[in-house]
Amino acid sequence: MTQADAAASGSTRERILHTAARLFSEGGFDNISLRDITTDADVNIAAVNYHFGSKVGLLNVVFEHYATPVNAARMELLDEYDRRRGDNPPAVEDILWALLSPVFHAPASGDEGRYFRRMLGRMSSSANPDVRRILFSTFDTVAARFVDMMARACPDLPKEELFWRLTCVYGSMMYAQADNGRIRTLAGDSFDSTKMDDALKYMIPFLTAGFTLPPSTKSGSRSGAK
Amino acid sequence: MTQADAAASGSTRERILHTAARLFSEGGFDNISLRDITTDADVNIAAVNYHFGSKVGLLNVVFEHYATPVNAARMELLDEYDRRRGDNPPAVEDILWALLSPVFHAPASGDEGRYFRRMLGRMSSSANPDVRRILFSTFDTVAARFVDMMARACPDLPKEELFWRLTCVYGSMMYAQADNGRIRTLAGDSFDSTKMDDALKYMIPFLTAGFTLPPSTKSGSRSGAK
DNA sequence: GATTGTTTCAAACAGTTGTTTAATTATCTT
DNA sequence: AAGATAATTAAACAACTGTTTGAAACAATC
Repeated sequence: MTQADAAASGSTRERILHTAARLFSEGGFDNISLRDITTDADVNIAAVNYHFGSKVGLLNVVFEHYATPVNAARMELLDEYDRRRGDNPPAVEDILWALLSPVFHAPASGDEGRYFRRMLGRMSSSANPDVRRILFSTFDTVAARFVDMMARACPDLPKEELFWRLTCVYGSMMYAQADNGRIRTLAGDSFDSTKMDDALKYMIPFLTAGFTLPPSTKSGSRSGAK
Repeated sequence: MTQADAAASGSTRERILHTAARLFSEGGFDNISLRDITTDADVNIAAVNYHFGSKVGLLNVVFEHYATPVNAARMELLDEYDRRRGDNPPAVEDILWALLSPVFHAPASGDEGRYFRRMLGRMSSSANPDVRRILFSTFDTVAARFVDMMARACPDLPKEELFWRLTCVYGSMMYAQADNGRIRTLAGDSFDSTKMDDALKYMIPFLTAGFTLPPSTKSGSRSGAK
């Protein structure tokens, strides 16, 4: 089944949805026009506004469609942790697993997981207000719970340091998702970096090590390191 | 001196340059039109093509202008490491310092450092081919040297794991630079996260801890952690 | 002071964008 | 089969994009 065949199968609404996800993941929201999508999906351009109201409405549905299972998987893991441990927060490593594994442990459904990951990574630092609103609100509930659990797992960590460590976690996750090819170019491409199981295997220990460090002292940073 | 005054001072070319940097940092490249820039800088729109050839040409000059001192500072630090240690690679912490401090240790020149950081973070996952070409080529030489030195500092690390650890480093750096406000919203904003000295103080130990871990074993990831 | 070359300006250019219209076709309901 | 609802279509809409034009204003040089 060629790609054109895949795009030609299913209802008009579904074809638009899947084509939009694929093209948004490659080009971002602003750089992909409705005509790009409708041409590729072999659909009249008015169909987008008929089925989704507007271009932003389309993005909204794409997000709902792909983010729902990710959010559900994260929620399920966090629920399980709460049930098992009661008031004791789980280990940092486990919380990171709940955050990362639902996105990187790609669903077996072909390329769709990769499309959505790329789309998330691309849009995580978008300046478009609509994109930001949709992106943030989609993950708000689960993200707040994740942050809260991390804070409880590190009760001695000052808020500033928690902030910067979370920045590292989110930045690593988003950059890995975006997969912009930069590191592959710099570090050589003699291996397969598309295996997203490796992302979990290597990134979770990395982030856990940083996050479980004792809190920094209040004094300046590199007084003696130089 | 108000912002309008600041925009109105200097030559036409300089006003365009500074206004473009500020607006690009807020809205990215594609979302900011030449009319946005020329209106804000109080300049005729044809002046952009006269002084910079094209919109992409303008972005190129903005990058050169702001990235040159960053690259120079990084190069100087890496040179110093090579001189001091000879063939022995410096510590991971020192190499990370050479990468991060020139961007986060903002030059005292007002808001310009912040503009450029935001712009870099925003554009690091841009899908626009012109933006990617300019961004990558600007930092190619220094980045290759940084990656090489990191690889020599971790001689036992397999290439795959080096790839993923570098992904974490770059992702953390870019996300912190972009400063998209996401973590501040999630983790509470009761402190000043604009002090970029803190980024160094907290992020370098975090990343060092992850990078200096012994290499992972070849077996699967979470066999016993769950 | 006339003659260069440089810079600025209003206006228009051709192309693209998301969205809407009104007519036509397809699908379902009774 | 007739009527009603849903879906698709070609065409046009107004707004915006980066870029170009040719004349005007300015500056510098002889």
